[in-house]
Amino acid sequence: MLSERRLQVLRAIVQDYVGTEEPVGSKALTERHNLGVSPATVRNDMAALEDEGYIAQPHTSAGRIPTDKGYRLFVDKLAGVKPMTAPERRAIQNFLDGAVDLDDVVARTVRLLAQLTRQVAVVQYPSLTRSTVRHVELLSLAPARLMLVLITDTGRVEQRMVDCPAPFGETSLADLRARLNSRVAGRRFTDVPRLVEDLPDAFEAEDRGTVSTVLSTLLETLVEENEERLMIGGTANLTRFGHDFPLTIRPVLEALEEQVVLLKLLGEAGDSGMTVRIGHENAYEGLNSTSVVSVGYGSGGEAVAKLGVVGPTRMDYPGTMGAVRAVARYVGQILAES
Amino acid sequence: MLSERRLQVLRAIVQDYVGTEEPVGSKALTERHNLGVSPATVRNDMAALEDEGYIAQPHTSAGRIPTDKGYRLFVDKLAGVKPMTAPERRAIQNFLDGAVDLDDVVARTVRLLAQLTRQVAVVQYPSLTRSTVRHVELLSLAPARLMLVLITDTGRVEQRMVDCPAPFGETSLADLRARLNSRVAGRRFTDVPRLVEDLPDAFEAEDRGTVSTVLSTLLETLVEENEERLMIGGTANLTRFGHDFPLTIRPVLEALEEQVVLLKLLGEAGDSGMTVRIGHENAYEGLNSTSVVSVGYGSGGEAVAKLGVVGPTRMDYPGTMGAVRAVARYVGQILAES
DNA sequence: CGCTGGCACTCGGAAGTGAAGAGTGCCAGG
DNA sequence: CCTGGCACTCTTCACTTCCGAGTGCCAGCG
Repeated sequence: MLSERRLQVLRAIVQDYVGTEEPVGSKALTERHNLGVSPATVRNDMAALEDEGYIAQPHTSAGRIPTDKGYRLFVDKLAGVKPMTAPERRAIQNFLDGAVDLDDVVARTVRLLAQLTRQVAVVQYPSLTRSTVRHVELLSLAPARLMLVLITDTGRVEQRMVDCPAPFGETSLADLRARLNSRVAGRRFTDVPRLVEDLPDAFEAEDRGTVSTVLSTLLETLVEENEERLMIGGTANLTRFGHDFPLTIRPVLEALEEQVVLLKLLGEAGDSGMTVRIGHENAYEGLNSTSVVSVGYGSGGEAVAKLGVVGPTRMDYPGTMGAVRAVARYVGQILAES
Repeated sequence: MLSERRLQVLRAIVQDYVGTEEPVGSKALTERHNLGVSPATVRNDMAALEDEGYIAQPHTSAGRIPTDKGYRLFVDKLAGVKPMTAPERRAIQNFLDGAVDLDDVVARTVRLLAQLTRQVAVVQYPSLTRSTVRHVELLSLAPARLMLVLITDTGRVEQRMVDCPAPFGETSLADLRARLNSRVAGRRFTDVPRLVEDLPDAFEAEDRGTVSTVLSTLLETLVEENEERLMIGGTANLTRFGHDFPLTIRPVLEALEEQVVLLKLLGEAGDSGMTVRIGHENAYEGLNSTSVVSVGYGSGGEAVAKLGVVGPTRMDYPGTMGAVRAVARYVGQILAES
C-alpha cells in the first residue's frame, strides 16, 4: 500500500503532466506543490511509484509521466469529478434548449461536449431497444406499395417502403393501422414482436400476405435500428493531441469513422454511472493511447443511450468527467420535456 | 501563349509532383517523360513557366512545384477525366445497391467516395427545395397535439410536432389530411406555399386556427430544411496530407465540422457539370491549401444535391474527377429506382 | 527510521560543422 | 532554338560537441 504522501506525489505528477504535457521532475514538483519535503525525498517516492508501475520515464534522465495504471489510480482514488460552475450550467441549458428536433438535440450535444472538453465528442442516438412506440403510421403510396413510418417516444422517426404481395384496400389499411396502433402504442420495442404475432389472423385471407409483409418489415426495422447511429464532433481537437501527430491521430480518426467500433466502445462501458477507459483498457488497438469517458443518458430514470468524449490519456479527468456528466444530465432533461 | 512543349512540361511537372510529393527538377523530368529535349531546354521552359506564375520553387536550388494557377491550367486544358474501369464501376454499383434507406445511401456514398479517392468525401442530402412532396401525413397524438410528417420523392422524411390552439377532431383531421395531399402531393416544395394559401377558408371557424398552425409548421419545415444536411467521411485520409501536419490539417478539420462552410462551398460550385476549386479559389481561408471537386447528382435529369471530395491541391485530378463523376451518376440511379 | 543535501553520472536535445548532392542560371557553340 | 558545360546556391544529413535537467545513491542529521 502506498503512503499518503506518495499518493499526493502521484496526484501532483498527473496534474502537472496534464498541464504541461512534459515529463515532470522532482524539483519542479516540490516547487509547484508544497509537499513539505525535499526533492530528494520525492525522488525516493517516485522510484517507489515507478516500481509499482504507476509512473515511467521516457528515457533515463527525464522526468516521469504517469502510466495508464497511474491514471487509473488517479481517477479512482485521487480525483473527484469537478462540478460545472453555475454559469457553465446555465450556458449548457441555454444551448440545448434551442434544439428543434432530435437531430438537432444530438448535434447540439456533440458541439457542446466538444467545446466544453476540447476533445472529440461522441453522442449516441437514443436507442430503439429501450424506447417505446408512440405511433405507427401506414401510408398508401401506390396500390401495392406502402410506406411504414415508426415514431418513438424519443421523437425518432424511421420509415420503410413495403412492397405488398397483393393490392391492399384503403379499408384494410385503416383497419391494420388501427389494430397495429392499439396493440403497440406505448409499448416497448422489445415487446412488439410478441404483441403482433397473431395479427394476420384477424384479416381476410387475401390481405394476410400484405399484413405479414408489413409486420416483418416493422420487426426488421426494430432489429436494424438497433445497430444504432451516433454523431461525432470536435475532431479538430485531435490536433492538440501531441507532437507526434500522424502516427497517433490516424488510428483515432479511423476508429471514429468506424461506427461499429465506437458503438462497441460505448456498449462495453458500464450501464449506469460514468465509465472511464484509460489507454490500453480500450479493446480497440487504435485507441490505445486515448481515454474514453462515457455515461448513459435518458429521458427518465433509465438510460436510453450513451455519450462521451475521446481524448488523449493525458487529459483533465476531473474536468472532463464533470462536463460529460453535466451534459448527459441536461440532455436527459431536454428529452424528457419533448 | 505558351508553346505546346511548355504545356507538356507543366503537365509532366504536375503528374510527377502529384506522384512523388516532391519538387521536381529538370533532370528528373527528362528522364521520366520523353520530351525529346535536354534538361537545359526544360530549364528554360521552367523559367518561363515560373515567370507566368504556373510553377514556383520552394527555395533556390530546389525543383519546381505547381502553383494553384498551374493546377488550374492543368485541370482546364491538360488533363481529361479518367474514366472508371469496368470492374470499378461494377464495384460501385454493387456497393450502392445494398442500401436500405436514404441515410444508408448517403452513408455508403460517403464511404465509397472516400475509399475510391482516398480523400475526404462530402455528400449532401438530397435537397428539399427541388424535391417534390410525396405525401403529407397528420397524426393525432393528443387532443391538441399533432405530428406532421412530410415525405419527399427522394425518400426523405421530416417530422414536426404541432401544438394546436384548439382541440381538433378526427373528422377535421382526415379532412385536412385529404385536402392537403390532394393539393401538394407530387408538387415541388417551392410551389407549396402558393398552393395551400387559401386552405383555411375551407374549414369551420373553430378549426381555422389549427389549420393555419399546421400550415405554418409545414412551411417552416420547408424553409428550415433548406439548411440542408450533409455527411462527411474519410477524414483519416487527411493524415496523408503532407509532412507539416498540424498546421495544415487543423483548419481543414475545423472547416469540415462547420456544415455551414461546407454547404456554402458546395453551393458556390456550378449547378451543372463538375466543379473544381483549387487552393485559394476556395473562399474559406482554412481550405486554401485544399482543392474541392464537386458535382451535382439527382434522381432525374436534374440535380437535387451535390457531392464531392476535399483533398490537397496536390491531388490526382483526373482520377478524382472520374471517381466523383461515376459515383454521382450511380447515386442518381439508385435514387431514381427507390 | 525517514528525511535531506550533495555529488557523480546519464542521456537527450540543441547547436554547430562539413561534405554531398540536387538543382539552378547562364553562356558559348552547334 | 537547342545543348552541354560550368560555376554557384542551398538544403539535407550525418557527425560532433556541449549543456543541463534529472536521476540514483550515499552519508549525515533529527
